Order: sequence, then C-alpha cells, then structure tokens
Amino acid sequence: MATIQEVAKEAGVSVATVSRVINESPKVSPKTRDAVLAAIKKLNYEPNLLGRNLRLMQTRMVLVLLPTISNPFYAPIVKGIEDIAHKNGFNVMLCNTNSDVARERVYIDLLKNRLADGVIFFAPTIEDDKLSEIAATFPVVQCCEYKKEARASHVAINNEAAAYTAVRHLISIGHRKIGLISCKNSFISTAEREEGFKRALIEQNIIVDPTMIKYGNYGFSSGLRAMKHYLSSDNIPTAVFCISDSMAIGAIKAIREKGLRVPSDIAVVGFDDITFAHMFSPSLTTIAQPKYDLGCVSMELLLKQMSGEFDNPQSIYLKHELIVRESTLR
Amino acid sequence: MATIQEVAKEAGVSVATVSRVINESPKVSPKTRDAVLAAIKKLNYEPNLLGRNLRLMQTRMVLVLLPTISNPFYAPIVKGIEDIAHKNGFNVMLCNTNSDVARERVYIDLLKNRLADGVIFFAPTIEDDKLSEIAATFPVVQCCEYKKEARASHVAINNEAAAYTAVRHLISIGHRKIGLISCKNSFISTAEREEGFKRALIEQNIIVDPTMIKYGNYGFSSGLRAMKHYLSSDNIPTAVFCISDSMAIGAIKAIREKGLRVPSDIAVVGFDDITFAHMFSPSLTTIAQPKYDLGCVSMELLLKQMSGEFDNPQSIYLKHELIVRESTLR
DNA sequence: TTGTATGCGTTATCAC
DNA sequence: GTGATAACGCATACAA
Repeated sequence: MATIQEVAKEAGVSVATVSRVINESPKVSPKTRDAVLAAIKKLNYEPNLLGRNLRLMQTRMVLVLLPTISNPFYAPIVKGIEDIAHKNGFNVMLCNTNSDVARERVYIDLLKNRLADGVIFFAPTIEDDKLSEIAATFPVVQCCEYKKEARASHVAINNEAAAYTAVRHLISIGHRKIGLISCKNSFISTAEREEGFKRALIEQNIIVDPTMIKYGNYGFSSGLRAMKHYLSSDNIPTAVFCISDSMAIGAIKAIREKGLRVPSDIAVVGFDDITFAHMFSPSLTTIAQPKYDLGCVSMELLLKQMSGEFDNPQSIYLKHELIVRESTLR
Repeated sequence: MATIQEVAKEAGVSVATVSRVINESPKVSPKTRDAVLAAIKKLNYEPNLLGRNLRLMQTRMVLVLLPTISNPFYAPIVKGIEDIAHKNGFNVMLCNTNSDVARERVYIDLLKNRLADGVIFFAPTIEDDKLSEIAATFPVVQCCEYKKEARASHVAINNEAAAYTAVRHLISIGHRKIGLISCKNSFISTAEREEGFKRALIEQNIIVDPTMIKYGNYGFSSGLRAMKHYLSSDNIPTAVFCISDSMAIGAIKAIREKGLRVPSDIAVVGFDDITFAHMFSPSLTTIAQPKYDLGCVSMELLLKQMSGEFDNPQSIYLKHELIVRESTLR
C-alpha cells in the first residue's frame, strides 16, 4: 500500500519525478528512471487511481446500461463495445437496469458524480427531455433502441426495413395469411417493425387483419401464449413473424405441442439472431442485427463525444440481414 | 458543475456544513439545512465522488469477473449479487474476462488501484498463489468455480454429489450404458463431476468404460460433436450425462439429426438449468444450481470481508437440485 | 533534467 | 451548531 511519496523517498527523488516515470514522460534521465522503477518494484507500489482521477477529473470508465444481461442478444454488442473501449484505454461498467426507472437513475447518478466519463444506453426508460438534458452535459450514445424526441446520438438498424424484409420473405415462399407477434411497449423499434410488417402486406394487396396481431413481452412464455391464442381460434395463420427470437421459439413450442409441424404447417420468423436461434430444432429463420458492429460503432461514437469532437447528436444506421433456416423452409 | 465550495458560498455557510447536510449529519440546525438544500437545488449541485472516494479511500464498487455474459448461467447469479450489493449501498462492475489471463489481470489492477473495494471471481484464470496473494490484501470471493489450493473464500455447490445425483437418476430409470460429456480443463467442478459420475456407476457395479467419456468445451457445438462421435461408433450409450446444458442441447440436436429420438433412444441430462433448458424441445432434465442464492451468499460474504469482519477464508456450499423433464422421461 | 508548490473536491478533526 | 483547515494521492505549472 505504498504511496508515490514513499517511492520518491526510497528512490531519493521528488514525487514529481516518480509521477513522470509512471506516466512515461520522455524528459527523465535513464538513470533516475531506473532508480524509480527499482523503488516501485521494491515497495510493490501500485498507483492509487483515486488520486489521479480527482486530479485529472476523469475516470476512463464508460457506463453501459442494459435491461438485463440474461437477454443473449446483448452479449456480442457488449463485446464490440469492450473491444473498442479497451483499445482506447477505457474500461466498461456493465449495469443491469431491469428496465427499472429508479435503478437506471442510480446508475445515471454515477455519471453525474463523475464516476464515469460517458454512457451507452440500450433501452432507456428515462423520459425524453431528461435524456436530452443529460446528453447536453455528458457524452451519451443510445444503441439499438432510442428515444426519437431526445437530442442524443444513436446507433441502430432500420427496423422498419428489417421487418419488411422478414415478411416479404414469408410472402415470397407462398404465405398470405401471416401473423405478427409484437409487444405492447413504446419502443421505437416495435412501432417500426409493425409498420414494416404492414407495408409488406399492403404492397402485396394483403389485407391487414388486426386479429392477426398478438402481443407478448419479448420472452419465451409470452410467445408460447400468443401462439396458443392463434391455435385456439378459427383463424390460424400459415406463418408468423415474431419481433424477438425468444418469442419465436416459444411460438414453435406451442405449435409442436399442438401436434403441428414447423415449417410445413406454420412457418416462423424471429428477430435478432440470438445464439440459440441456430441451436434450436428447427433452427430459426431470423433477422440478424450486426451486433458486434453496433457495439463497436456506438463506442467509437462515444469516444468522439468524450474527446469533444462534436456536439451535434448523430444518427447512424447499420445494415440488417435475413438469415433463412429450417423454420421457413419451403 | 458546481462544487461544494460554490454551494457553501451561495448558502452563506462553510463547506463543512454543506458536507454535513449532504451526509445527513444530525447536528445541523433545520434552518441552515434548508438554506443549504436550497443552494444545492439552485446550483444543480451533484457531489463529485472522485473527491469523496479519495478522502474516504473507498469506492463502494465491487468487481464481478466472469468469463462472458453470453453464458446465460451467470445472469441469475449476478442478479443475486446486485440485489445484495444495492441493498448495502454498493455498485457492481460487471467485467467479461473472456477467460483471458491478460484481460483478467487488467481488471484485477482496478482493485489494486483502489477503483473497487472487492472482487467476486467466477472462473479465475489466475494462478493459485497469485490469487492467495490478492486475497491476502483485498476482499475476494470465488463463486461456483474456485481454486482449491488458493487461500481465498468460495461459495459453490458440491459438484461431485450433483453429478452423482444426475447419474443415479439415469440408472434408476433403467440405464446401464451411460456416456459422459465432460470438458478438458482444470476446473475443480469438472474433476468433481467426473468423480460423481464414476462413483454412481461403480456403486451399481457398472464398469467405467473410458471410451464412454468424451470432451467438449461447455458449448453447443462441442456437445453436438461429442455426440456424433458416439453415434459413429459401434458402442452407443443409451443415456448421456453432460456437464453443461448447452452441450446437452448440442447432443440432442446430433441425436435427432441421426433420426433417433430423445429420450426413447437416448436419454440426456444436462447441468446448470439455464433458462433455455425448459424452452428446448424436448425440455431438458438437468441439475439446477441455486443460482440466485449463490449470488446473494457470495455478495454477503464479500460484504463481511470488506467490513473486516474476519480474515480466514470461508467455504460455503449450497444445495443442488435434480430437475426431471422430457429428455429423461421413461 | 529535476524539485517545489499548488490544487483537484471532499470529509473529518479540532476549535470556538 | 458552525467554521477553519488539514489531509487523501496524484499531476503539473513554474522555478531552478
């Protein structure tokens, strides 16, 4: 637990010189450098970053707020964020908000309290104007999900186009009675995916039947439940587009429990391409987001903001990709 | 970006008084308290924790090092850790090590640099003696996986007994030709699970056939590969115990691709009870670890250490549970 | 090239 | 009940 003072004394130099050695300042003679290094080693000295952070008024930490790490969708994005962060000498603080406003506020306080230099939001629960306020003072990037009205940067895919792609795929393999399992929430992605779904139908002169739209909460059980609703009705779709893979997997489970088969009786498309999508039987057709890249680009954008490179919010959109697997084989 | 100085000036009091108000010291008159609160509000003051942390020489942050958040096994454990941490005014810093020694070292440096008050390890890659060294200086808890030789606390289940339970279950429903899909690594849990597997067989006078043991890396693909090895041999087991759920799911996929059925042709047991275990078709029989409790107990143990309550390493074992599902139905 | 001195924002000890 | 002031460990402007 030695301090810089003790190292200085041991090496017979001033603390300033020790500090220079630690920070690899060029203007220090090799001889004194070696002496300091020896003292550091002897005393087993580790710099106390609390002192440095206060002095420099920065922590080289970034906050990453996500609803929950249990959603496998986030893992590759976080990996991208981390890779870029580490490459630039930043550390990442991953925080589960559980989509809880109070919890999220506590974490945002870390930013206000200077314990982090910037923040990446995944699914902000905070109100639009509050977010704008924070983004006006601190570096902020929204990833995937974002508040349309907030003055804050974001990186995402075009969800409307992605949903359109998915439904066009179903139509192209012959389906015309297509269900949608969506979610009841105020996320921008949800609204956009519903729009994409409708556009694809309308374009092909298929009437959008409101009873063909069910709602879940992104989770497995809710997908299962939604599909059971279809199956117990007299109006069963021949294909279903789900706005999350977990719901799609739940839907498939319901279909099979009913003794029907995927894709021959009902085809299913998911969204996100989580790791389990290709493990499942049948493997799942889905929309892949460029997850790793989303993370990289978000972190790069945050770095630019932290270095004060610009202050106008940026909107960046990356490309999605349709991945056709067993669940929609002809 | 006001400081405590400015608040003091605005309220017409000393910084000491402002500090007392912030820290809810009882000995401050209601009148001055209100004045200070008003000044804080007016200036939109947020305490700078960098200053406080330096002064207090603590951060009220704990480090949680795990291989990767993409393993769904960790999510509920982390939830337990967080709940206890938050209840006690600590924040949690989640860090992916990717099982990389260098990466892990960088994070351990955060501890040495005083940016965290303690650490919970999930699968330490660090050498035993290095870990002992760190645990001698800083609060450390190992969760689930641990270094047997290291002088550091740990919280885990009895993996030998858990594996024994799983294999006994297979034997009890009539299997005698039982495969093991394990991993080639030096984790204590791996060795213990292999031992439990063998004890269950030996107790029932079943010869332990080395060719019945295959190795993967916990992942889906490796389980699939291992099962293909069995299936292409002339010695196919009637049941397989996998030391991870993902490998079990991979194994099932291989079995079905071969045109065989689970559990009628080959029964499969996994380990961990990850969320997807019950979603999969067939749903997976597995050993459930008390994940949330493992997290809670680990964090509680760390809190005790951080408060200097004791310094002898503790070993705590929690109970496992066999969850029988479709993959081993008679 | 090196040392001295100052301050980052906070808390806590000591007077009053 | 309140205020002055000294730390906490470090980085840096300025002197030498």
